[in-house]
Amino acid sequence: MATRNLFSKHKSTILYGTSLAILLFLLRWLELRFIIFDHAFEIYIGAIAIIFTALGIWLAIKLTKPKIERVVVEKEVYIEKSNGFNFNEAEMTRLGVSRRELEVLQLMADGLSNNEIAARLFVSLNTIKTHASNLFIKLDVSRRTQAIEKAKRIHLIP
Amino acid sequence: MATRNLFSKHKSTILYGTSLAILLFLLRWLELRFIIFDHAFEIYIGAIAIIFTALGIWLAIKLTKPKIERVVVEKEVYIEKSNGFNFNEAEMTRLGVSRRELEVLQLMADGLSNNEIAARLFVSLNTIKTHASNLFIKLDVSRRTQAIEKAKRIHLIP
DNA sequence: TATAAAATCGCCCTAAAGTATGAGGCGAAA
DNA sequence: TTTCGCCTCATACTTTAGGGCGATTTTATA
Repeated sequence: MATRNLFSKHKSTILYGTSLAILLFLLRWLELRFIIFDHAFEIYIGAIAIIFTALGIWLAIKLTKPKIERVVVEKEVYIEKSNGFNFNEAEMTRLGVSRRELEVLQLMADGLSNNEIAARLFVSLNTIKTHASNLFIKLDVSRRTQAIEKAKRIHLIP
Repeated sequence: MATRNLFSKHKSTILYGTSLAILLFLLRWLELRFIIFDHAFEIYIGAIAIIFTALGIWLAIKLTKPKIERVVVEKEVYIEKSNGFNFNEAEMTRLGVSRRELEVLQLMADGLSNNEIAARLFVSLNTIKTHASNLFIKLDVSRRTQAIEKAKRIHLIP
């Protein structure tokens, strides 16, 4: 048998090699073991530190109230544009202002004189004066400018 | 000597008692030491655990991003009314209207008579009349009501 | 300090606004 | 039909507004 012959021939060599390998392995293992043993405590402490840090983080996240930062965003809501005029009929009724008087009031607010209003409405100046006087009494004012100001304020005219 | 005699007489007894006391003390000390030694590791680990839990909590609190909550607040904006009046200074400059004249104009729009305006501004009636006249020329109108209407229209007054 | 613009005031006169009072016509509601 | 509110108009009167002068004083600015 050639194989057996070969084994016998190199027996010592093989044994030596194997022994060396085992020895190296042992040394390696011992070295590793030595390192582990040497640093086992620190590694353990490190592990504990990591685990409890994580626990602390988890606890903080789970048990503390979530941080809420309020950002107030102002949303502009445009109400009643300039051209949108809603006539206050209730106030007109309450004050007893007649339609004709309101008409005169509007023209007064437009800057027309009593004469111009009279011409516009095809009536006499005296009629306008009467309307104006009655208006002033009803609006509780004494001048056309006051009447205009108040009428605008209480939404009788735009 | 009576004392020396007594010591010699009870020498063995005293020695025995002393020995016993020392032994007991040693045992006690050993026991204490044993307990400490026995739990030193756990105490250390416990301390580490507590410290790093605290660290974790601190980290979580410090480093977590706050949750941003947007609160939309509706803000009512009244155009061309009480809220939004933007004074047209350019037009005032263009027409050459002075500050005093503007003041008079505003009071006219409030419904005050020339006499009342004069009293309000501590000047004579004639002064107000002059201001009014100059205003009418600058605004190219002929009546206070027209002046008010135009002034509001070109945003000299609210 | 010179100068221009603004603010102040006065007087005279006319126009417009506002007050007071009375009265006639007209349509809706009692 | 009568009452009532609204619109109309008128007269007489007072007050305020406005125009047209002129003038002095502040104030800001070059």
